[in-house]
Amino acid sequence: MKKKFYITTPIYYVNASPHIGHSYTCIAADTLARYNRQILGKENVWFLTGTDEHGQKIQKASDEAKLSPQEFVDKVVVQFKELWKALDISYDDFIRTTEDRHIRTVQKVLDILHRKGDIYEDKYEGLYCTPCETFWLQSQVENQLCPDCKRPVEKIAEKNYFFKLEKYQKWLIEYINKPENAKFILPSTRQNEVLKFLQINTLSDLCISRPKERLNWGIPLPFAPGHVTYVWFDALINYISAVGEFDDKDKYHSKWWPAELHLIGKDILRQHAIYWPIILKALDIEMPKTIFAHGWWMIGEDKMSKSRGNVVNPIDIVNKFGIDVYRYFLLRDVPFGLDGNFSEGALIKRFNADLANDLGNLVYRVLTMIEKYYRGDIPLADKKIQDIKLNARGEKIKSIIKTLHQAVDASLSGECDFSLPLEKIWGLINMANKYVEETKPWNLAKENKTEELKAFIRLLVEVIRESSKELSAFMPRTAESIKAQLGSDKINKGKPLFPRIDLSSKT
RNA sequence: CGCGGGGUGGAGCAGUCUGGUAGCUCGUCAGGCUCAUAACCUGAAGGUCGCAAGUUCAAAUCUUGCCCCCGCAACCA
Repeated sequence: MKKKFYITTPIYYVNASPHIGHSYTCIAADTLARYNRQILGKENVWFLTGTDEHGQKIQKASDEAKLSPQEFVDKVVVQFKELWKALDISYDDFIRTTEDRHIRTVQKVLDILHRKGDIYEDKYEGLYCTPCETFWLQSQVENQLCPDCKRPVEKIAEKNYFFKLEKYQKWLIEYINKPENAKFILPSTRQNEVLKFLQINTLSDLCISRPKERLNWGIPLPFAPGHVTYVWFDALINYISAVGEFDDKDKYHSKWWPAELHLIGKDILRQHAIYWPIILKALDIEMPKTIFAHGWWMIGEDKMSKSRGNVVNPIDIVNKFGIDVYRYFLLRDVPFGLDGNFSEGALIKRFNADLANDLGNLVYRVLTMIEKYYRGDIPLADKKIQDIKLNARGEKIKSIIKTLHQAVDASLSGECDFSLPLEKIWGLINMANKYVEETKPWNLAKENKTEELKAFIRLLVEVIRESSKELSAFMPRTAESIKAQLGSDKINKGKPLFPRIDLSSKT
């Protein structure tokens, strides 16, 4: 069987505009998708993203905007698509939960589970705040007052439908515990967290319906037209509704499933690591290979939140610094999985140190030498690098070029580590910069050591080409630009790739 | 005794599982070089690895106790 790679992001909830967090997941997914396309071929990679468009918050937001829910989501979804375009996100499919293919599949899933007895009817009792349209737990309520609006809550009971989670709890614990599933939930600390949670608590069955009187913006239950589907139950199913179908015998068929990787933020780990596997198990569908929960971006030292007014709009950053700079910063500055601190200062620091001084400057100085010494013709252009003899340092660099891809691959496909492969690439770049210093080409030129000079330049060209090749999944435009300048036998020198940002001079 | 994560030179982190000269990036200071975007290269300063006790020839690393910080309703990457 041919190897394939199916990667997903969460489908984003469209009750507000996209921010840095949304873009983080998509950039990471995009990088992995691009990388796997290079290795497995374009036709063997499927990158899915989309939007989650049902539920109460959306109904509310659309009311406030004086639009119908459908009109409202149609409007917001455009913002997401525009952002992905602006960030070079190369998704293969974009699913919206209001699409037919999705609704059909969700209803089929509900139908199967209902027939199977995993969905059952019961009474839901709780403390309800009518103005806020929200149920609260006893533990959240003080003096019978709504924690939000401080008005009294009432105890109400309503008919609802429940999905049997507890039935599968034991199975899930065992599944996660199996050594061969060590990569089911990553990073491993998250796996630990989920496992502990499952071992300590007994899952209560999940209420998967809402009566239409309270909420009608949702997918109707096929067996109970007076109810719509709870938005999380609806949303998770996108991962299979986008890429396959059930047959008459309730068997799911898909070219792409199971997903190799569900990329998510740490906040939605429980839904993905508990609800989702259980839904799949109940449907007798294979598990995804890996669920990876990454960290959050703090804004400076603070948590990002609307009330603080510190939400970062990715478009602003991209307009100011460029797409690849933004991508590079997010992927390089913090190990995937941990929280990071976002600030323009930190970004500029990375920009100057890594992009301008190391990579940009290396490309520029090499281009200048080729221009100066060879009038723009790359020396020994027709020769393979293996066939060129070099000094000790040169040979060392040659061997690193040879193993670079392997090093990048190991951390990228192993643990979804983006910062480490970038470090490896920069290791080569830095070594090349040292090499220039050590070799002193300006002396070689004066002393007429022409063969040495040629070999030296040719190796630097190879370093740049190889680095940019490995970089292309992370920074597609930069790789293209390098290729345009150094791709053929004759160079095509342009402006510096990343003009240094001078902070000392006043703006 | 709720659960989990963490406390390592000025900042951010690695190292802890598998004890054995404390490492990386940035910053600071000094020097070198000129192909290059005041970029690049070399060197230096700077840490009793949260605290205490224990195990050991030897502890950032293992054990025990303690202190401090962060997250843990829902929605949210």
